Amino acid sequence: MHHTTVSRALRNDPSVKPETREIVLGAARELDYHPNSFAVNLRRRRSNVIGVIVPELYHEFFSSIVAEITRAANDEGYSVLICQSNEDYQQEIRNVSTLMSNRVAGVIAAISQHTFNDEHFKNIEKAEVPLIFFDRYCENCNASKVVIDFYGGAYQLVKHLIKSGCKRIAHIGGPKHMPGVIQRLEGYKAALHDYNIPFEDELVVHGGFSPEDGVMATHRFLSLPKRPDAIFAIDDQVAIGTMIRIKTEGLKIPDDIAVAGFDNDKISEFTDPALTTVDIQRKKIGKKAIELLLRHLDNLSESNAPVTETIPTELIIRESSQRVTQPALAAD
Amino acid sequence: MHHTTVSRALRNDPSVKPETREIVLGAARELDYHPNSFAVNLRRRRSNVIGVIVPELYHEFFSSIVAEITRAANDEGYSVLICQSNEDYQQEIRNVSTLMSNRVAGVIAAISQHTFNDEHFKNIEKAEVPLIFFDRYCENCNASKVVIDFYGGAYQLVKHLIKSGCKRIAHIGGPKHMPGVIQRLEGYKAALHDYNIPFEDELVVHGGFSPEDGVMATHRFLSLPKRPDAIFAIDDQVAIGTMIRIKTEGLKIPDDIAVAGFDNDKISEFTDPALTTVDIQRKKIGKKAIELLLRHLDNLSESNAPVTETIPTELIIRESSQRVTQPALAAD
DNA sequence: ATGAAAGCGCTAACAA
DNA sequence: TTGTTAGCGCTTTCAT
Repeated sequence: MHHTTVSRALRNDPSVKPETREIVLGAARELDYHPNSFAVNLRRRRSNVIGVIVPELYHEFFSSIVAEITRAANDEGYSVLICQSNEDYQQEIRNVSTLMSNRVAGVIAAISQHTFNDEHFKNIEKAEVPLIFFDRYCENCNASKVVIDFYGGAYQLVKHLIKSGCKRIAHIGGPKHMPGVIQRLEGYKAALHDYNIPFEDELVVHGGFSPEDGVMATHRFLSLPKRPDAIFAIDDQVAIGTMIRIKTEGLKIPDDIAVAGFDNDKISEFTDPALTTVDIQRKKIGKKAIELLLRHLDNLSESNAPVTETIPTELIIRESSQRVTQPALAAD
Repeated sequence: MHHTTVSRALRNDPSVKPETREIVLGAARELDYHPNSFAVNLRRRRSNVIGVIVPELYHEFFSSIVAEITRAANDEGYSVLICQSNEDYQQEIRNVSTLMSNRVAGVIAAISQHTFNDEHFKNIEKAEVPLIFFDRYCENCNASKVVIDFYGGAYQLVKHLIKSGCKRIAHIGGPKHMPGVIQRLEGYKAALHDYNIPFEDELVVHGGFSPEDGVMATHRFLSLPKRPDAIFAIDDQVAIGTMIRIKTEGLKIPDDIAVAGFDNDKISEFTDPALTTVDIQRKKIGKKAIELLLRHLDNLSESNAPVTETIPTELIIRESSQRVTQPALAAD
């Protein structure tokens, strides 16, 4: 039998006689034969590998999204090549280079905190490799992206705190220039404004994304002449630090100070008290990113106008914001 | 210029005149040229991609090890193709097939909970692709592995609890058949034995790896006629569930019941009280796995006798096991 | 120090 | 339905 026939049989080419195909498939199974993907890809000028670049896999945020991307990609017959930038611009450039060298079929990326230059991502587009961003994207790229409704989530959260009777709501922000951080701050400000609570500079502190940042920021808030009665942290990890610091002070959560986070980290359900937070549907993000990428991959000819998918967030109310003594609720 | 010369220049072949090389490298940079890896790999009969199979990326245990594997692999010029088995045997078989199809240079794997058949891993060995296991390995494979000293960690932890004055130490185990679970149980038993504390069946309950499992198991312990004065959970997530349940009961940690976990999950430092646990040096595991794999990759000719590297564990004592009223310490 | 030739294992176009 | 031919873009060997 000619190797062409074998090749056809393995790809389920309908022109192969069923009988012949059975023989081939049987033999292939027997020998645990796998077509040489190098040759296949060389010939077909494309691979079934998708490149993913994330800042890190340490936080549940990224690892769970990567988990979902991988799962969804596998379901569609793609494999995932993973790169971490470690929040480093130079490393991210190397990551892109690695993916281009590996001739990936497409790229899904969340850029590092310290990336302010788009050159490397532009190169991906120049090579006509489809590119999808999620969460953190570069402004000047002509790429589709999946973004999170941080603004809406923060707005709903702060509104909830206000309705629970909080009057001095502090906010622990993240790195100042990050869009998601800015959007949360904007949502916070908008809610305050809509409910006639003046915004106060001293009630906003910026830091990173770890519990230590929460401890430090909270320390500052507690030493204010007029301390806040609620603290909205940029994420659940930071909120955990906040709770630690409040407890050290001997204050009660939520009655002395209410606490809320963001992300719906799996731990948030099990803190003491359970943490009010905002769910960001990480699975949906991963799934959507793959969906957008596949759309680009499938119709390479079609108009590939970049789209922006916004994933809604959902307020999760738990004990850390539910006061025993609630004031009469204001009209909505 | 002949393409052969270009190829040589790009690979820093010393036979190329420095002057020529500069011209080539300059042009390559200019054009953002990347050699076609399909052709390179086809010709060289090997790739620079390492396949990794993990049960999931959801727990910090796996995601942080994958993070480290990826980092170490990148440092050595390799990329990482990631697969999740989702703790499913059939999926794991598909994962292996995917990696073989992609002609990865080597495989690093932690097998699923439900894998009791080695066939697919045997196929990797048959194809002469180096295979390294970490944490969870298949018994019958002739592969090197990186294992964790669960036994020693559990022993030290239980010894610490005993020295802290605990006399009825309960253990929440994981899935019964998993080696790491068994080893922790053995370490627990050995410590009890060495300090003349009788082992009691009713003080051991098996479950999964989530906080819910901790809540359930603890519930059982608390309804015992003679409740335990310490609970050693299979991991930190389970320990968090344990703490929740103990608090619900109105009992104090550690004075009424001491609690300890395993893994040194990043959250363990920030629970209330901070959780005593055992660190398992996840970074070292990832680094060692890559190191072993590269050793196989580099001397394909040499004797590849499989080795087993045991990564030591380290007791991390925090508040959840430090009683206010400590008894006089027994001699060591 | 460079060029020429062969071939890695496939797939696509065409022929039979 | 199957076979033949050519060539994907490199690297290696040998020749110059």
